[in-house]
Amino acid sequence: MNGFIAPQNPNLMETTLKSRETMHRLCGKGLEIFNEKGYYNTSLDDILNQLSLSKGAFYHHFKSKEDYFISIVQNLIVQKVYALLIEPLNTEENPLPIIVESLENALEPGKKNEMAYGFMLNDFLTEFNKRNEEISGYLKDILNVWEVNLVSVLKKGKLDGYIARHVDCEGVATYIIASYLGMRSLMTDSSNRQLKYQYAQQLKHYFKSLEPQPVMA
Amino acid sequence: MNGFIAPQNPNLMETTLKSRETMHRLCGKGLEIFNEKGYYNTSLDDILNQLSLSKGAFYHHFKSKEDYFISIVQNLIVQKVYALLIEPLNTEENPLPIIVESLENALEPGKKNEMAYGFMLNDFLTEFNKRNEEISGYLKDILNVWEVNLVSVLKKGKLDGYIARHVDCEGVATYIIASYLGMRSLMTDSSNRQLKYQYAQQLKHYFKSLEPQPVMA
DNA sequence: CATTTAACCGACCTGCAAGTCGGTTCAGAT
DNA sequence: ATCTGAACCGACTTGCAGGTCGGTTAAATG
Repeated sequence: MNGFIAPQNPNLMETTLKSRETMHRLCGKGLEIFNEKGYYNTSLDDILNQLSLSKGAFYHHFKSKEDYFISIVQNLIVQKVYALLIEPLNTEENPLPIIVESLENALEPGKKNEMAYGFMLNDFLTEFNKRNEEISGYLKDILNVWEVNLVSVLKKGKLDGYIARHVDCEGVATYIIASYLGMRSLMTDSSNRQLKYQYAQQLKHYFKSLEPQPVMA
Repeated sequence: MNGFIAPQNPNLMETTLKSRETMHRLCGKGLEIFNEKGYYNTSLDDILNQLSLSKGAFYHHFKSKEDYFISIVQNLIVQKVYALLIEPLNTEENPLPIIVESLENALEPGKKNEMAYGFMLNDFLTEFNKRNEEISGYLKDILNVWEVNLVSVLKKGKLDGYIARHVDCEGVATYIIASYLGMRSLMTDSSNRQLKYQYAQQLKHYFKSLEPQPVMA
């Protein structure tokens, strides 16, 4: 009691770290299994058994399964979408090939051997659409952020002369997102090379129709 | 016993009709509610209460909830897909506008006041993908039929000079299906005019890129 | 050493929904 | 009139999964 507010003492910090680590393990494994089997088809015990944790441990950290999943969305899924689909858009170049590349990349089932599950937004979106409005809302928010960023980069591409002036950037963004979500629906058997190739090719054709027409001599 | 095989006697036919009618009512209501709330989120009682039928009635006609849904798929959903997406392709004209039209039509939330639910294949596909391989298979079969028909009509369009020779018809069909499924994911709040309009516009742009290039003078 | 408390354990509670089963109704056959 | 069986009823069984709760462990503190 020397008049200062005491700094967090070390042991408290340590326990906090322990707690955080367990939460992270729970979230990571949760995302993995929810992504594999779906949220409603996965019981908490499915996850807890794999981590050798108990119900008690779980409910010490999360107040419900729903709360748990919201944590997963807001920590892990948001991060993934940013890393795979939004940050790559930050470039000065022609946005169209960049978009194709980011989408192709995001259709990969898993990079290397870490975090080996692809992009799962579509499945979750559909699963929660008619079941849980709150979670559904969070997922849609993520899509909206993506859309806003796509529109922004498309408009910039228009200014820079990569995209024709007549193009409706919002429409294009919507169409890109729709086709991407749909591809994820079709790609059940994860790494379907054929589908991925077809998608990239057609996307390129479509994008060609957005380019300014070369002026005829 | 006059040596002929007796024709189905009338009362048997009558009871068969009664039975059929109940099954039809069950299937119709089932599709409606499954489509609204999802298969796994709908209990049989939800449906039976609305029809004032009992568990006993249900299990007299179907051997399980799964069997029930398979009936719905093979009777009603198959029909819908044919009517909305496959039969319209039967035409001698330029297939591209026909395809756009059929897709726009299929995005309508409901025609008139009968059968007022749109096209639900995508939701069911996602719901069953990780849960029930058998049902998932039936749904994929439907998609495959659609794809085959799209490819066929595109190839015909190529022969008739409506589509450029370099076009990969399988790829285009895949891309069409993907974008359509994705739109259905996005259109939570059913009749979203804006989304539908954007989709149709972009689809037309995309299709323009598939047309043969006019020969320059 | 005693005390406190975060982290964790696991048996139990509880609600829900699929599926069962013995019974009832009633139209038509004999 | 009686009988048969299809159609239907609804209380009950069963299993599952989310959530609860009293107890245990272990680390830090005094």
